[in-house]
Amino acid sequence: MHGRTNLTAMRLMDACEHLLCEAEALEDLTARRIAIEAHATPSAISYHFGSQEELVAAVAERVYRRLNAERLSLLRKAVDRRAPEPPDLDEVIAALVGPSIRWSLDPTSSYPVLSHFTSMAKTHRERAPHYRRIIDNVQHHRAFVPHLKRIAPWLDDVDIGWRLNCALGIRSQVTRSRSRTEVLTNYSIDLDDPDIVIARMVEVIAPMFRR
Amino acid sequence: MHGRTNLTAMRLMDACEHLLCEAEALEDLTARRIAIEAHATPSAISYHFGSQEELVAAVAERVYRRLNAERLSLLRKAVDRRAPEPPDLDEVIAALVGPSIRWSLDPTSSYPVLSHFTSMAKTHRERAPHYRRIIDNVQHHRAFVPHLKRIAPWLDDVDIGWRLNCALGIRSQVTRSRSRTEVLTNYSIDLDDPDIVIARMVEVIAPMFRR
DNA sequence: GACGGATTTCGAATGCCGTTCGAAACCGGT
DNA sequence: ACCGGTTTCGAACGGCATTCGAAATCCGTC
Repeated sequence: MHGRTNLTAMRLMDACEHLLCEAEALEDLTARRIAIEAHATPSAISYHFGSQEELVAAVAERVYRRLNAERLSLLRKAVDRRAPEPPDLDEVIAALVGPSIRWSLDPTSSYPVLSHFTSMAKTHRERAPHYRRIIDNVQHHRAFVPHLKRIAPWLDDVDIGWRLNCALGIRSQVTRSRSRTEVLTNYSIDLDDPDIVIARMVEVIAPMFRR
Repeated sequence: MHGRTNLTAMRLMDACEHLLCEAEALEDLTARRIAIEAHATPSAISYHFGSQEELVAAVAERVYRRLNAERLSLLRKAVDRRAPEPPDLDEVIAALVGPSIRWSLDPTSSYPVLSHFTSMAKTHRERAPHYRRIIDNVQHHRAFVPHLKRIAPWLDDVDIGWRLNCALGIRSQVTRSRSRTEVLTNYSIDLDDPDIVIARMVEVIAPMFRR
């Protein structure tokens, strides 16, 4: 009964993820192509997931979980290194934005799934529950708040949340609007080197948390 | 011969702009609907613009021109007010991000056209020339560089461009990922008041340009 | 080992979509 | 009134996601 623990449901998710990674644009992803790659038929998508949208959402959620696990692992590492003192600000920021940057530059990662997913959410009605559930899930971002508060105790929760949100915006701009970033920086920054990009981002975000 | 100065070409652009503003999602925009609203037929779109994509691009370009004119006018005002001294940093930042913020909050503005356009560019192959022409056009952003350089002479052009790009990322996050911004700030900031939002953004962006 | 109900797969059909194309209509100058 | 160029139209095309009833498969029970 519409189970997604089914074998072909799994194969559909894998095929969808793979196709999204290869796809240059979202329009390259069609139910027929997914079906072929999964050795199934298009109707299997509707049967197991309800719609193609929901399949993509399920795949995106899976990828998000991997990315967030990496983020939180880096955060924990940063905290443990200095405990019981507050963690190093630069390291916390790198934990927040680093995984996204690295994934977006790693051709073997599933990062394209996430960017295609957000653009799909905008193309279709964003309010749909299976979108909101994923987009509004900011647990993994909230985890950064208490530690940033220890670093900048003069900021309240709203200030911290606002700055966190701004940092994520900078991250998105760099990972998703690459050509604009290139032009504005005169092609003088090596945007393929994650360490350089992360250092540049820290350089800009850290001052938000200083007096 | 495929002219876009034609009367029905104009009516198609107006219809497309209007529909994009009303549209909750990009999928609500169809060639047939545009045609009906413009008292024409779908084939008129192909005839005058080549494709629906190119019609949307033409409309977006028109809206961008209006937005950028407003930006540059504010910049000029900021420069003139202090000349020959360097302009006020906060005022320059407000000129950069203010119009986007105000438009995005003004229900009578055509801001939805721009967000729908960028999401369309992501859905289809972004490299297409009629996208790149608009997306990579950063003339109006470059105009900010020399004035920011006078304010922060210790930064070189690349540093300034990078910070400009980051500021635009923050702007996009606030205007386009509203629900995330709401959640992260605990619904404690009145995101409907442009002055409050702009002040919050200045508060975060200005430190990037200070020592 | 065969049966029978639930689950899964399949393939044809449906109704949208953007676009194409040839014919009709329209236009301004002769 | 005619005519060449321009514009409009409507029917058709291929592709899309999805629906649905029929086939097939699976599995606990007899």
